[in-house]
Amino acid sequence: MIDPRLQVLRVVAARGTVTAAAHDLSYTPSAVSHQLRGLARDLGVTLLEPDGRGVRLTAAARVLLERADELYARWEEIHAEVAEADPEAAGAVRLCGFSTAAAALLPSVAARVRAAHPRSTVRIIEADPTECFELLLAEQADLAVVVAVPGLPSTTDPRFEQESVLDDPLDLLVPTDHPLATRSSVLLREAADESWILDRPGSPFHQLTQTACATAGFSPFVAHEAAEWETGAALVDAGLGVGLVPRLARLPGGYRITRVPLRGDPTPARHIRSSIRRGSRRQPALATALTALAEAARRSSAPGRTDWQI
Amino acid sequence: MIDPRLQVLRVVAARGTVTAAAHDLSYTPSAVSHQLRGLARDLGVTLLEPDGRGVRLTAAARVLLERADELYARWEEIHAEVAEADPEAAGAVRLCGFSTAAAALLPSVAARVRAAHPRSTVRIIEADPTECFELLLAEQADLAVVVAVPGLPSTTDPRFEQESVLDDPLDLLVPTDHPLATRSSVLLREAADESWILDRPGSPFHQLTQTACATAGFSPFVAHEAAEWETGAALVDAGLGVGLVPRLARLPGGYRITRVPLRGDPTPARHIRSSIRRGSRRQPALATALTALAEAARRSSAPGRTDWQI
DNA sequence: GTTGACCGTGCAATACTTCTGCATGATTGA
DNA sequence: TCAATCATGCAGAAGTATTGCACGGTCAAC
Repeated sequence: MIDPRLQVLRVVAARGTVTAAAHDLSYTPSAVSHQLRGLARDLGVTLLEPDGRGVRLTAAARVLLERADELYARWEEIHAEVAEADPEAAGAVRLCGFSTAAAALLPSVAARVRAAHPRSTVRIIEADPTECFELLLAEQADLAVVVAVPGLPSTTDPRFEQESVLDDPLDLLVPTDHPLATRSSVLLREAADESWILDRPGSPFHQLTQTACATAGFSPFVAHEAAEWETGAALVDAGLGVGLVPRLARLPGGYRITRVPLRGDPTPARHIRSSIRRGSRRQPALATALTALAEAARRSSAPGRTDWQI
Repeated sequence: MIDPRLQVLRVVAARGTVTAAAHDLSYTPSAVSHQLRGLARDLGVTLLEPDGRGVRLTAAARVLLERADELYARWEEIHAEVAEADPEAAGAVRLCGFSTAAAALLPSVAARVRAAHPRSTVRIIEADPTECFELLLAEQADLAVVVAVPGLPSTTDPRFEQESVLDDPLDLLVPTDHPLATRSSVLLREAADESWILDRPGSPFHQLTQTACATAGFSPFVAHEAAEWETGAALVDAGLGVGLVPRLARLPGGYRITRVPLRGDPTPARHIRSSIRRGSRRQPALATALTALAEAARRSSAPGRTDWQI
């Protein structure tokens, strides 16, 4: 609705070079260059200046980007009001989230939205946190459920409205015959000397585990890398090490493994938060989704839950 | 910058039918229909409903249009701020106005803008008041100077910022040997029984003359119709009738005609006002143009001016 | 200093989106 | 009942954006 070339300019600003931005946007550098040239011509200002072998944004371009956020938010509000005014609004809601959220939280949200808005279409997209924000900005998703990891847009970013959904506590995953397996809870540093099974480097959960261990005062010895929970479970079952799993993650059955809740101050946990484009909150179907998400989170973290051992 | 389909929707709303809107926009009805269908799809709402053999805007569409004005104004503000941030901004200013304004006011405005912003390009477009507003909306003009005639957008229209520029008093144009020619001023109704030379019906000045005469309590006998001041002057010179000319209008020399200032309460005059897209006031070159326009108006209406007899 | 890698831009060919022209179905008023 | 008017869908045409490639410029390492 708003000129998409602004988005291109923003990516150039974020990445620093036309070529990198083009790569991110799946365009050629030539197309990006051409688009920004046209935008600058339409605006009657210079947006980019040569700077070494790259480009530098002019003051005008920075002003443009800064104020554009407000324009986007305003448009989202209008869009929401328009949807409110149409009782028959199709109200397509596209939810995106990282794998655990996609599996544990989003299905019930989708069901709730479908029930409340029979004519709406709901779509779930599984994606990394970073990717989720890109999907939001590209208007390919309307609600993102992400794990807080370094490098994400700040909670005060004017482009988004973010709120806390749930603190998902971490459990230590050990073989059933491990000394710690019988404990009702452990401190993370009690496992400091174990061999560790982590996610692949660069993945959100790898980073999260490293951070948790660092907070607990040690650096884990990484014996193996597993991309999927199932693989990790199998490795722990085989006695090759221990790992961390978030409470929300369901593990496949059939392994001789045990989850031991972690304690500590703070309790090791991953912080899950929701994000929408600023201004879109009033969108009826999206409002339902947010409510449903909060409730799903409440159910998930309710005390007395006994099904997380699986 | 904002999705141009909103503009299409607005014209459909104004004209009532897709076909009429298409005609106004120089499109085919098919294209308009297709565009609005796409807009509705992107928004997830119904915008048009069949109504008889035409269409009716839904509540959602009306909300959309109402709020869109604000979005446009916001964008203009941003555009202005961006231009302010670029000292080298090209700052193209396109001025439009009806013939008299184009001749009497706009050249000095253009000169002033060019002097203040050497890199800017100024362009003057002569157009009817109605057309001027269309040019503004289509972003083909940035400042319009129009005569207040019925049917124009109201001064509170959220799409524009309008301000009074000048009250251009009307003079009675008579042959030099006419009994009223020696008077220093006359009341309009003193010419009630004359034969009148008016502009073509439908033109702004025709309407203005009719309104002035109606206010003075009579309905003029229209003997001839002249589209150009020059023609009118020739007809008056030939003794075929009298007419009204605004003070600002320059008449060609060589005719034996006399202008007699009108008095009355209020003094018959045409109200000239400026109009810009709401939010664009801060655009540097445009701000200069507005200042220059006000000054040109002040000069034009300064008492003691002696050059208007021509 | 020179070489090689990298970057942004311009140009012609191409892929895509949008518009047109016409046919169809529906509605209104004579 | 008939003719006029209107919105819409579809296939082809017009226009716009994108690609692929070549060029000139900049930086860093040797």
